[in-house]
Amino acid sequence: MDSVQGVLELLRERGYRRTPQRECIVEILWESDSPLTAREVHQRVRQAFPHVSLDTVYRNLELLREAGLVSQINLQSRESARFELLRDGAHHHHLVCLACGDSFCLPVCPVDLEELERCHEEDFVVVSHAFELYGYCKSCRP
Amino acid sequence: MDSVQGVLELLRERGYRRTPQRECIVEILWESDSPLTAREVHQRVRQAFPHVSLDTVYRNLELLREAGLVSQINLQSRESARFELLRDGAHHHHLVCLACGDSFCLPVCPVDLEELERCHEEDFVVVSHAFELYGYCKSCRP
DNA sequence: ATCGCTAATAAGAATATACCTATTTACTGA
DNA sequence: TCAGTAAATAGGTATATTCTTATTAGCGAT
Repeated sequence: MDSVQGVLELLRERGYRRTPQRECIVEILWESDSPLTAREVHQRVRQAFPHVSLDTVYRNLELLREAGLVSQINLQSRESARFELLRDGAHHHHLVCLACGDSFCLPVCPVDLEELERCHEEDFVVVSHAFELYGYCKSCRP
Repeated sequence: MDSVQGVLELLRERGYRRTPQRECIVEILWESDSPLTAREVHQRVRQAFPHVSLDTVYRNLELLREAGLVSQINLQSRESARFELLRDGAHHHHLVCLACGDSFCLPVCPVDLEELERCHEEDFVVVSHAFELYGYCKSCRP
């Protein structure tokens, strides 16, 4: 996971195929220095693949999320989610500003293994989780 | 918050008006023994208010969530969220089954005040948060 | 009770996301 | 290299959610 090729390699090991559109989507995420919405990703992919469908973008973003390579940031506005590549593989979460929609990395993850184990005991297998803090950033404070 | 009237009273104290549609939505949530989707709420409200709009339902559910009276459970399927009234006011989160969409209450909340204080220091005012664990329940385990 | 202000609503449009199906294409093994 | 197979895609469609605007109605003050 040290490069775009590394990401595609990881996907291939998990049985996913290497398609030009998928490679393009990963490159776009890799080169972006901020989380992107699905629409933003789609617009950029279209520069190389004018006929790429929105479904392809959504499908690949979900695939990358499920593979643990992409973090999905749930906003609470019309553009309801942003996606970012976990370049260093470091799992983390975000602060989301309800006014401007900007997101800020949160270095902590609230989930500990004890909780997960307890869930297993209670007959529920946990495979992923979501966590966001909502509020107002310095610029938008009311 | 010991009855539907109590919920409406709390809302009034916060400056929200008491409308028949809003009262109906709160009653529906109050009487349901499981979390409902916005569409399910809408269908039930229509029995009393045939011309109620979906927007009214969404607006009131968001209002109740922001007031801390309703918990929103983010699913990861087409019906992307369910809502439940916090009858006893106990803040909590959920396990969500990715197969059947059922949700199970989680008695813990991962957010502690220390974290929130730290965010304040870093110029971000936190007003709410979201947390869900995703996986597979006993019946749906793959 | 009535007036005035503002929140709340209905209706419809706009947008985000997920689903469906036929077709294409990446990969596997002969 | 080539054929078979299953995954991936494009395009269209369906649904969920949010926004816009004009109208209605709750509630405080008179």
